[in-house]
Amino acid sequence: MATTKSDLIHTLTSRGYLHQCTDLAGLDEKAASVIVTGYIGFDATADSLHIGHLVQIMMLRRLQQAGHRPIALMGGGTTKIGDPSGRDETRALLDNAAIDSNIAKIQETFDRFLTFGGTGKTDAILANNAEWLDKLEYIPFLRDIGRHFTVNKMLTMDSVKLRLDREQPLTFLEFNYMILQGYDFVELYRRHGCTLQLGGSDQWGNIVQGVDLGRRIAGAELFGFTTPLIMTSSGQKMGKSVSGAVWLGAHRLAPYDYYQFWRNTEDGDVGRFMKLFTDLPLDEIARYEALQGAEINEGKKKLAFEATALLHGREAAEAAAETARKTFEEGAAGDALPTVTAAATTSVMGKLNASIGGSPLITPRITVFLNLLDPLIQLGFAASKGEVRRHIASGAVRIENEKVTDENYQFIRENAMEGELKISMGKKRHGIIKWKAIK
RNA sequence: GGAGGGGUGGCCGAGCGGUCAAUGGCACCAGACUGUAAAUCUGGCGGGUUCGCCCUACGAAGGUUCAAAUCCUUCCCCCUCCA
Repeated sequence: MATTKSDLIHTLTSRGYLHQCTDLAGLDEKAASVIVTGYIGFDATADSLHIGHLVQIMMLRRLQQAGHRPIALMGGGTTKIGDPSGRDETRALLDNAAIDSNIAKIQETFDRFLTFGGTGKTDAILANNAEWLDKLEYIPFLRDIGRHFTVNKMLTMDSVKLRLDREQPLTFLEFNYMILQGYDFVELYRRHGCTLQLGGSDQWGNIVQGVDLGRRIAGAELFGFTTPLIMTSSGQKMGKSVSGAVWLGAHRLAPYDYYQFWRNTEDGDVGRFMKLFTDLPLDEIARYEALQGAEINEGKKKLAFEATALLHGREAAEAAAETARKTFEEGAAGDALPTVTAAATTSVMGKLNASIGGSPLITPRITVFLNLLDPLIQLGFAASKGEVRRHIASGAVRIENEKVTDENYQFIRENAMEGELKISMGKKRHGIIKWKAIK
């Protein structure tokens, strides 16, 4: 649309969140005049959300920033059933306690992006569909809700059609997902006056079903809005850091690693990601987008800092940025690097002394690893000793920036007595070994 | 219920008695080049190792054989067609 009436739609469209909307002009109109309550559903299968959820979380944030009310809906009910899509085996179903504890953890992430509170008109709400799904009775549900869905239409939904076309099995359980999700929307409309459902592009079919259902059984005018699937400019799905999956929970991924994930953004993605994942104003983003060649790294630092500050706070972001600067620009070691602490007993010292030809170089009770293999594994840089050996052979492992060529490298007094050593594997992964004496 | 096809490493997919820890592709990791980017090229990619080997693995359990992912038996699961 050429012009927008509401801040909400203006922001969402200008920052790149719009993929499809059931009635953009109508939603714009509404958002310009009243407080809109909108929701997004999240699974509760893990105790942390990940980078793939971030666009959705940011949309809830935009909603609130524009003076509306966001609802984060946890799928406490649907998680109990277990989403069978893309699974070969039935996975162990989570019990209530596990789901509740996951939800509690996940809420910590929402707290970073949204303002809860419960009293203000735009305070965010954390809802849980277990509240109503658990109580459903099959026959009444079929009569009240099921009759509004035709199998004919359900069969045309992409999620269903793709599976059928690929001759993949689709269980009746999965087939019911869109109905449950549609019902969630209606329930949120009834409870909280929620009239907008946001989601990823893969949710479009389910969202539209909810909009239809709301009109039929509640006479409500509901809106659906989806985001594009966020890919990197080289066509990859985003979501990998050197430490693995990009979790949002600090207990799963350290702020430093989160910062590094953003720091390694591809050139072509900096501006787009700034719009989506930071609060930086568009004109400032435009200045970063104009940078050429290696200068774009300034943009990446800004992006990494802002994104990390949103999730983990400015202090953690500053620490991460400083550690990254020390590590990559000075070749030193920053405080936020992952650390292993090792302890050695006198018997280990004896073994060590023997292994280096009996020279008693080590004072008792200094703490040592006998080799380099274990600390690298403990830091999560490698999964097995064999992998570390291969990496040493290929020259990827360094201690204090000195390449290690001997896979049987032994720590001895000269290189251990500092108490702290920087060890690196590859160019991206750096960590610290600390020695600690024990009795 | 009947007939056929199939279950192989993170995924796809070869192999169909020994030379198979298992071709190839994707993904992933590392090296080179760079800008902590992309692309490209090179190497690696079950675990342990005293580097001799030793474990574990081709849906599950038994069996045949000097030797099985490969043959036989039973079981489990998936797909297609027919009823």
